[in-house]
Parts: sequence; C-alpha cells; structure tokens
Amino acid sequence: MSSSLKEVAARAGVSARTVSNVVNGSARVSAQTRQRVQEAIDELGYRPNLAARSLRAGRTGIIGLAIPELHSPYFGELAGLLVDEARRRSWTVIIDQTHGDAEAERRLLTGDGGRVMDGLIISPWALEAQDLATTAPSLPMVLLGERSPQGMADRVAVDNVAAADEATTHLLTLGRRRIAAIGLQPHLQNGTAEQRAEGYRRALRRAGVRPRPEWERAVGSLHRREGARAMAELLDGGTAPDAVFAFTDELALGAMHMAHTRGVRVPEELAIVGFDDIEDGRFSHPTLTTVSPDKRQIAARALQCLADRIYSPDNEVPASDLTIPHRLVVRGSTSGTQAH
Amino acid sequence: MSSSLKEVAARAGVSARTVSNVVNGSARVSAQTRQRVQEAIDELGYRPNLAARSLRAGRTGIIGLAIPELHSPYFGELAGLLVDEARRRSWTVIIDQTHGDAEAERRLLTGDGGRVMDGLIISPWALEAQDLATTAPSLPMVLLGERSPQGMADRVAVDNVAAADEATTHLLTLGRRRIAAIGLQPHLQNGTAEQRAEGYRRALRRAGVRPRPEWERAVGSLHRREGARAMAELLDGGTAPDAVFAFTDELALGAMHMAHTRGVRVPEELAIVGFDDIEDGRFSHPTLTTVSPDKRQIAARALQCLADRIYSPDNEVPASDLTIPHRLVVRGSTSGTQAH
DNA sequence: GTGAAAGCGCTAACAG
DNA sequence: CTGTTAGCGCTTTCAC
Repeated sequence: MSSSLKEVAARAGVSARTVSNVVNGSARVSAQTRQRVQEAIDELGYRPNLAARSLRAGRTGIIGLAIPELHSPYFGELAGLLVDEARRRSWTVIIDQTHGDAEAERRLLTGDGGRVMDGLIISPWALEAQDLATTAPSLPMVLLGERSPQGMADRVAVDNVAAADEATTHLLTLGRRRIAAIGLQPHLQNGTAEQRAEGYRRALRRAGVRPRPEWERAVGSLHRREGARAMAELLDGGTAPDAVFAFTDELALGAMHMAHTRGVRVPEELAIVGFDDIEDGRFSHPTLTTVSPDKRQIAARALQCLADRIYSPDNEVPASDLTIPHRLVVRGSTSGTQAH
Repeated sequence: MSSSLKEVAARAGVSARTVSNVVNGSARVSAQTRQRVQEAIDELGYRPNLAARSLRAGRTGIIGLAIPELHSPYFGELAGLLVDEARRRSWTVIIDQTHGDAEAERRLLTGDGGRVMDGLIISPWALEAQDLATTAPSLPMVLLGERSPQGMADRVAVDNVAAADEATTHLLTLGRRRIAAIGLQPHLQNGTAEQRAEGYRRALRRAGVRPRPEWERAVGSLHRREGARAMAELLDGGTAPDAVFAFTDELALGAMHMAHTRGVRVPEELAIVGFDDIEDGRFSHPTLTTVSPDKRQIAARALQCLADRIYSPDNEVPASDLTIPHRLVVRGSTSGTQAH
C-alpha cells in the first residue's frame, strides 16, 4: 500500500542508511544525495512507519490520558489543554474514558492488552488509594486529583481543603449562615469530595456555625441533573438554606436551575458558589461565583512530570506532589452585580 | 524493562510460537502447557509489545479523531461518544485538536510525520473542499460536517438546510417576524454555516419575510463570547429583532447572556433557538430551544463507515454520504413554560 | 559520507 | 499439538 524506506533507497540509488539519515537528519549527508533522496521520497509519497520506529526505539511517542468522561466541561477543557501541551512536546495522546468504572481504571494501570503508551496521565475516580498502590504501576504515571497513595506516582492537584474553605468563607462573609454543601460522594471514598467537604466544615466551624449533616447532600454523579435534584431536596427540607457551596460548577448550575424553577431568587435568597470555573458559569444567569483552578498550569505540570519520568533513566526519583494555585472568582451568583 | 515473549517461552520451557498461541488463542494448546505458560506470563508480568505486533500486522488498532477543539460542549460530547464507540470495536483513539487551523488539518490528512492511524475521523473547519480534494487521502477517512467534495471520502452529517429551516419556521410560527441569525462565517467558506444560513433564508422567504443582511451576523468563533458580541450589535442596531436563530447553542447562550445583561426578557421580547443540543441548554435560564442532532448515531455511523473502509480490501467502494436525523426540541427560550 | 547487516518483539508459514 | 524460522520497517553499530 505505502512505500518503505527500502524502496526509497532503491529508487534514489542509495542505501537504507542514507535515507534514514535524510529523514531524521541524524548524520551529515551531502546536499546532492539529500536532494536525490528527497525527490524519491516525494515521488513515492513515503511516510515512515511508526510501528517499526517504535519497535526499534522502545518508545511510541504516545501517552495516555484517562479521565472519567470527555463529556464534561471541566474534563473536556482539561483534556484540550493536555492535548495541546503534549503536542508541544511532540507527543500524541490516546484518550480513554473510564466513566468512573473501577475495572476500566485498573485495566489501564496494569497496561492490560499491551504496552502502547510511554506514560499515563490519569484522573482516578472509582479506584481507591488502596487499589492504586497494589496495582503495580507498569509505566510512568501522573495522577490528577486526590487519590495518590504517598510515593506511588506523581500527583498534581489543587489544595481542595483550602479552596473549599475559601469558598465557604466567602459565603459567610456575605452574612449567610444556612450554608448547604452539594457534592459529597460517600460511596466512592472520593478524596476530592471528602477534602472539599472538610474545607467546608472547617470554614463553618471557624465562624462558629455548626455543620448540619442534613445540609451536606450526596450526589450520584457530578452532572447538572444531580445538582438540581440535591437542590430540590434542600428546598423541600425543613429549613431552606440561604447559600450553597457546590463541589463542581456543573452541580452548581444544576442547583441554580432548580432555584429558578422553584422561584427562588439568586443571589438574593440563595447565594451559590461552584468549583472548576467552566465556561458555562461565565455566561449563566446569573453568572457563577466559583473556585478557579489554574488548569493551564495543571496541564503543563502534569506533562512536565511525565516527561521527567519518561526521559529520566533513574527510576528512583521520589514522587512529587504538586499543588496548583487556585483563586476565588466572585460573580453574580453571590453578588448583586453581574460582574464578569 | 519489561519482559518479552521469548523470555516467557524460555521460562515456561516452550517455544515462542506456543506462547503466542496462548496469548492470542490462535491455535489449540494443551491445558497443561497453557497453564505453564500462563504462570510464566504472570510471574514475569509479561505484556505484549504492541509496536511489534502492529509492525507485523500492518495495522495499529489506533484511529485518529481530529476536531477543532475538545473544549467545546458539542465536540466534547461527540468525542466522548466516538471514543466509547471505538472502544466497543477494540480501537483506541488518538485525539488531535486542529483549532480550526488549516495547516494542522492538512498535516493530518497527508499523514505527515508517519503512519500510526488505521483511519481518521475528521471534522474539518478551516480546510475547504478544494483543499481536501487535492490533498491525497493517505488513509481511510470519514468526514464529519459539510465539507466533503463528492466522492472523496465518507461523510456523516445532518441536513443543515432543513434543520435551519425548521428552527426558523418555529420562530415564525410564534409570530416573530424580526428574526436575526447569528453564526455566519464568511471568511471560512464554511459549509455548515452557509447551509444553516440558507435554511434560515429559505424559511423566511417562504413566510413572505424578506431576509435583511444586517440581521445576519458573522462571528469569529463559535464561542459564547462571540454570540454575546453579535447580540449586543443587534440590540444596538436600528430595529431590534424579536427572535434569534443562533447556529450553535454556545452562540445562543452567549446571546441569551447579553439579552439578560441588557434587560431584554427571554422569550417574551426575544425568542432564541440554538443548534447542537448541548447539556448547558437543558439547564440554562430559561432553558434553550434547539435543533438536536442524533449525536449517538453520528458516532456509530462514522465508526461503521471507517470500519468498512479499513477492513474492506476493495478500495473502490464509492464514498457514502449519510444524513443523520435531527429534531427540534422546544424549551423555555421560545415558550412560556420552562419545559424540560 | 555511505554501505552492509543485525535485531527490536511479534506472528505465521512450514515442518514435524 | 509444538518447534523453527523468516521477515514486518526501521535504526544503528561496524566497516569502508
């Protein structure tokens, strides 16, 4: 179907070695020879076979990205940034969706089905620290989020406790005291959710407000639908909250939707803060106050870590644990103005 | 680093052939031998090297997906569906973002940098039909959207003219007559935008309304920001429209945002229809009326086409041109109720 | 500056 | 049922 290096060599009247040199620029080739080879390449439409090259090199130039789902503004945006950053490093990215399925995550980690990837960036969801530790890491790996057992792999994440604390404190500063939280995931032992809950409670306690379990709402997923459902439960409960801290923007937008549906005014009667700073929140009505992690930096750091591990012969580099900066972006859902 | 088939064979005291048979189940192996081999595999943590396998097989099991950007609800969702569908067919997906860059699209088409992918699904944006035709397709390819020169590659798309007509007709049915359109991209010769504009004009004419050029607003991108900008221009213009058909939901949500900012009530003073049926539109305030393409079917059909081309030895199968069904979903932005 | 040849890890055709 | 072996297309050490 497609011509090989050998055919190019034959046509140009040189050896395979020389063609290889021309293609890779790996050694000096006389201008004349180079041109003859280049012509042969063009005429034959030669493209190097990457499988062969990888087999030789022991590397594929492909890294894996495993995320719960592409269909999610946060992960979609992050994936986009990671793909761009990878491209800058001449890597291609294979994307896998785990859908929060433990089996899918484990399969990826063990490299079941064969080695294609030089490294893996994974945002574990269903797998617990325990599992991650026992599942031998068969390849360089960077974890996004809160599930790294110490020292097992590099980790890149924001300080969720501090961020949640800030978000909650912001609501307290507005004079709100009946502050609910939406987004707990008790069945998952999900590190992220637990840490955001911890920051939420910490802020409440510091302000002398006692956390009320009935205002900590669990969700089955992080989609808008679940945020809406949780909000409905809160509004149907005994005392209605006057503020909500949602653990993701999607949940927050779902909650806001339900507030509108029930005729509850935002932010007057109900202030809302989200987490992630997705695009939607900048154009919702009202616009959404949120914790904004530096996603660009998450992508850059994750790839830097991976590159270090892949290119460093020394396998004993201690795992790094990078904390990415974040900031609270105040918008309409917690202030009178529709600040952008 | 990782053990090879040969090592496994040595440890199990069999030949490479037998190990290969065990791994692939390609021939009958005695239960006893199988077990011995399996033990060796487990002990050594053997994983087949896919580069070698691909080199041998002439196939990689990897397909490419090239879209303008992952960071976009529509493409993110579509990419997710395609990845899942590919997985069902035991393919892995390499994702590339073109960012609407003609050069990036061309590079992909020519397979510059080497052959890794068995096939490519591409949603061309910047490249014109002309370019696509002249750029020799070096691999099986399916085009998503409106840019296929006839017969060059398979194409999967909705009937944009009909869909835009329906959307506009819906607005006319509500009694609106000053209907603007947001989303033209004249500089791109973009087939999709042109076809939606055509459907829009056709519906207007059929209803005896003369299309007004100043109500056809061009955008630089399909993001919410541009929708907001275009809406602002419309509101600042001479006669304000009483309805807007935006060529994507993101543009529609941007327009809606601007309407809110300017105190224009939706849908009372301004009805809005979008296109794509992204998740955000189901939870916006008000919820967004939109044209909903059957994305699941787009994904399924695109992969079916690709599979046919990859597995069919006959290269002369005529290119198919599949039209995917769509439907108009009426929600709050064009009706009094907040219908979900 | 260029050629010859070995071999990356795997599969499959050919023996036995 | 299992062993032997020849490449897949490329890079690279060793010669010239």
